[in-house]
Amino acid sequence: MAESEKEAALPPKEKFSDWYNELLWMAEIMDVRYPVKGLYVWYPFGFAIRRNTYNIIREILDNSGHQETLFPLLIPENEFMKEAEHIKGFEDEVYWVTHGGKDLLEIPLVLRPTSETAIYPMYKIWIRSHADLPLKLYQVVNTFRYETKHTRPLIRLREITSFKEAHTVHATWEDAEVQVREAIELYTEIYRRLGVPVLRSRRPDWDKFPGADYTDALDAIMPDGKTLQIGTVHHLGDNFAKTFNIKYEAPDGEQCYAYQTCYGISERSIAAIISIHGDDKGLVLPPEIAPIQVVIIPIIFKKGAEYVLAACKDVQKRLKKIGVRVEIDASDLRPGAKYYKWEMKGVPLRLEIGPRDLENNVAVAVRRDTGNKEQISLPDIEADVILIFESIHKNLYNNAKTGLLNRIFDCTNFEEVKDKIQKGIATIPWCGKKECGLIMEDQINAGILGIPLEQKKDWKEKCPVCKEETKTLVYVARTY
RNA sequence: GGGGCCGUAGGGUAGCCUGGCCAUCCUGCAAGACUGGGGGUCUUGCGACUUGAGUUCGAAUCUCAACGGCCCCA
Repeated sequence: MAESEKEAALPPKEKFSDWYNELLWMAEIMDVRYPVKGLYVWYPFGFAIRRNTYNIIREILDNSGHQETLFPLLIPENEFMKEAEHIKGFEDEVYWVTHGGKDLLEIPLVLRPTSETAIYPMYKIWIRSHADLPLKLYQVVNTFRYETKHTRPLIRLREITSFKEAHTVHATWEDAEVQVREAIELYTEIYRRLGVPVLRSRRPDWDKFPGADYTDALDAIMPDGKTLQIGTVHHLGDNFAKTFNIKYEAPDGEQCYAYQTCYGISERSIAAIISIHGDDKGLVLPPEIAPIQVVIIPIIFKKGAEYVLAACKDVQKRLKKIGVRVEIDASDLRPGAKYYKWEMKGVPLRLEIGPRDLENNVAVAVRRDTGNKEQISLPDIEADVILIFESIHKNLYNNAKTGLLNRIFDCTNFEEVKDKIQKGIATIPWCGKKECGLIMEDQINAGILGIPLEQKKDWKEKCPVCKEETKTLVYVARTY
């Protein structure tokens, strides 16, 4: 119809790829027009989402014994080349800095694809004694990978702008293992705050971080049924400690290699938030990360405009006082146009205040998540807004959780798996042998995501390849 | 890694096949007026042929390349 052609509308969310690209632009999160492949620009609005998200990440890390730090972007070739497995994993996708001005550098420098080889030479210097342990540092930095595959804003980047990477050092392998479990819990808590339910699993051995003993990961499910890896936790054993000679003096005076972990979250976290909660009208943001939590729309007529505006400003002042991020949209747009605009931007709560409302001492409150419209009384507005925020967050998380659980399908054969992974995630028994796993991936034409960290109890099935009995299930999914 | 489609104002497009006139329309932006409880109307104005090479008297249009984008398969 004529109207829908005219209006600047988002593609329906069913066309996820189109929807996602268009939303990033229309909601002013990222501008993809930067003239280098795989590098994108944060709009201020998007950056505010990022800031709120990373504030939560920082808060949770800071409160669990981590300290923030900052290491250089450039890593000398000789340090980068020390760990054999690590190099194998990254050498095809690092950017090299080879020149200073017109001069060839004596030692070429790599732009960090991740910071192990930047940080660990310093850890060698800093760590002397068991009293220095555990050491738990993190930084939020940009990293570079020369991706050859199709790049996507927030998801597959050549410059990851928001890599939160933690690097911990421990006295024993077991201490490091405990840290891995703690990191998984911290990340789960971070994602709960962001309203994103996660799958937690151990990556198959052929898919672990280069140089790690093992890798655990968190995945979210996207609207198209593919999973998105949104957090990884690596037990590095003493592999890097041996390479970088990170030793500590034990209480008995012996020099021992340290054990390490590292774990990371990137702006994929924001891709997950946007994709999971958004709808046909645009963004839907959990209040805690929404740059604007409440937008007040004054309903202005020629007569009494001042009166309405004054009432709006009063409400704004009162909400600001209790820490709510609140804006008044007093622009010249029609009220309806404003509703669409702020719905696109995911503002959790809209308050409409007009002459009729003021007669009754109320505001019309419209929730972004449910679209539910109700009158709330102006004298109680602070308390009501807080309650609505809590309700929105709970609702978003619970809906997402239900959506995730409804898309995990228990399967026993390949045909079933192939069918179900078009909709979501399949589980299938696996004996744990690499050759069986690789045969499975080949048959299914999709990857083994990992072994769930929480396994069903009292349960036994046969590996579909070798028919050996197993108590282990694995997740299988199409992945981003 | 393999294949396909595409690049025209800030966004979306017409024109390209068949080379030639002031490059179309919608949206946006700026100014003004009337308006105002779910995408208002009118007036005036602003704004584009991705880059480079080639063919040609003449290129948005044809050829090649680079850069960039999107989709499908592994």
